[in-house]
Amino acid sequence: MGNPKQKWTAEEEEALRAGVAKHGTGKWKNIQRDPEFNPFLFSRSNIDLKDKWRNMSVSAPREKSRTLKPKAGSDAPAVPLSTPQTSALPAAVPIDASADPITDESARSSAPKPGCNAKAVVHYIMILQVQNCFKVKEDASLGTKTPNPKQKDTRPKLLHSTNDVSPADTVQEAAAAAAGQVADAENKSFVAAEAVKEAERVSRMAEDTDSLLQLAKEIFERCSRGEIVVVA
Amino acid sequence: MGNPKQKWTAEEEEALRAGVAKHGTGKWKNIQRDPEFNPFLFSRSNIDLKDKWRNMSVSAPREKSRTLKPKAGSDAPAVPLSTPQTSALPAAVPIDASADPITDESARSSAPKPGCNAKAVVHYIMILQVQNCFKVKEDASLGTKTPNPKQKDTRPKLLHSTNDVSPADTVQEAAAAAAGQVADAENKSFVAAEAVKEAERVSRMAEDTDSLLQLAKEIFERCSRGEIVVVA
DNA sequence: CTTTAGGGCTAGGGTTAA
DNA sequence: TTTAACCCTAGCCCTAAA
Repeated sequence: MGNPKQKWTAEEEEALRAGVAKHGTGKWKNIQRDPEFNPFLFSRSNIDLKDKWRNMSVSAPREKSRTLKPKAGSDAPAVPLSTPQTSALPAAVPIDASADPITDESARSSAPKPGCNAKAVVHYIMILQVQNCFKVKEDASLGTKTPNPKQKDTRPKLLHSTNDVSPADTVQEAAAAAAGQVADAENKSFVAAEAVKEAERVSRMAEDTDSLLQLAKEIFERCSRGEIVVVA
Repeated sequence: MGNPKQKWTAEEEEALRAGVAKHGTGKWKNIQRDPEFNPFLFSRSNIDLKDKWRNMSVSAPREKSRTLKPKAGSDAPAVPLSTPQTSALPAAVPIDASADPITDESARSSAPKPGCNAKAVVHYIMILQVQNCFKVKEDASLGTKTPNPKQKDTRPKLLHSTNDVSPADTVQEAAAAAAGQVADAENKSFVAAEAVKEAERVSRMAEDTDSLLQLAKEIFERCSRGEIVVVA
């Protein structure tokens, strides 16, 4: 086109690196606007920064860091080079809490045909999860500043309707009511996520059922991104 | 970011189109709440609907100057049929020719007993939502697999019925009933994970994905007998 | 309080120039 | 052919305004 393709200079690259160190990846506009870096990056758009970082990153294989918000402390995820200044970084505890392995065996007894039934159960889990997937506005409570000690319950309307007919007007609300009947939904959401993860693995083995895999993935992604998946 | 973007499925888009045809543009929350569309849009917020409509509307005016990959067999432009809301547009878009209703008991509409009917509706919802999540590969791929003689093509699409007894109120009842059926799943939450692991053994039975419906039905029947299958 | 309209931003795929 | 720079757009977020 009419664009000579402006190659990146070393100064620009360094400014980008420093900007990422300060603001974190994904904050391209902030980096570009930052008076500290703008003198070097004024001729680049935020998109350019993003693209450049992508190009720089392909030549720097690094351990994939956890999904981490910018956070007050800087991070050093997949920084291509240099970036001397790094911080300790408290490493926000990933929800990786190792759930106690199931030691219970009582449940197995009721299954006449373990195999088939189990498979059916997998499907059923997924179906239920899809039915009861709620979006939660949990948002970035990890925000840059003012750490909020009091964690608000982000779960929407857990109406403890008990016995009465659900007053819900929509399927969602009805499902929410259903969720309310199960105690400690959050813990269960974790269990569900694990189950789906496992199901994904299982499905992968059965190469044929890629549709199932698709579903499992989708559900799992939703879990991963903060949506609480409740199954009642 | 921790947000894997959730791409819109064809079913969701169609539901949105139908919703706009029914409620008009700008009534995003109404569309989302409408029991007719909620089964397809439950995972989308009203904001999402608005944004999606914006995206859909922007790719209407003209042929792409760029090389546009035409979807084989795709008929209509990816455009909402009528942008203006005022157009009456009585009959929502017919998306599917064979509107084969579910072959099982879900068709029974006359049952005044909330429980039974609700269960049927639950089943119906399950199927619908599973279909939705499966991102049905557009008919084309349907015939590839050996058809099960005992199995009809149960793929329902968006039901624009309006006249049929179905979703409106009974959906809520169905959800409530579903909640009741799994009320005390409390202790069974671990069973899920265990069952999934168990499923690994049978994963090699590369079953036809179409059998999902059968499995769903099986589970449904089990629930009907009072068995609590799973919950996580 | 909830909801909508609109602008802004990013991620990822795609395209072009070298 | 490969690669860096650039383009396009879906999806999502933020804010003001009703």
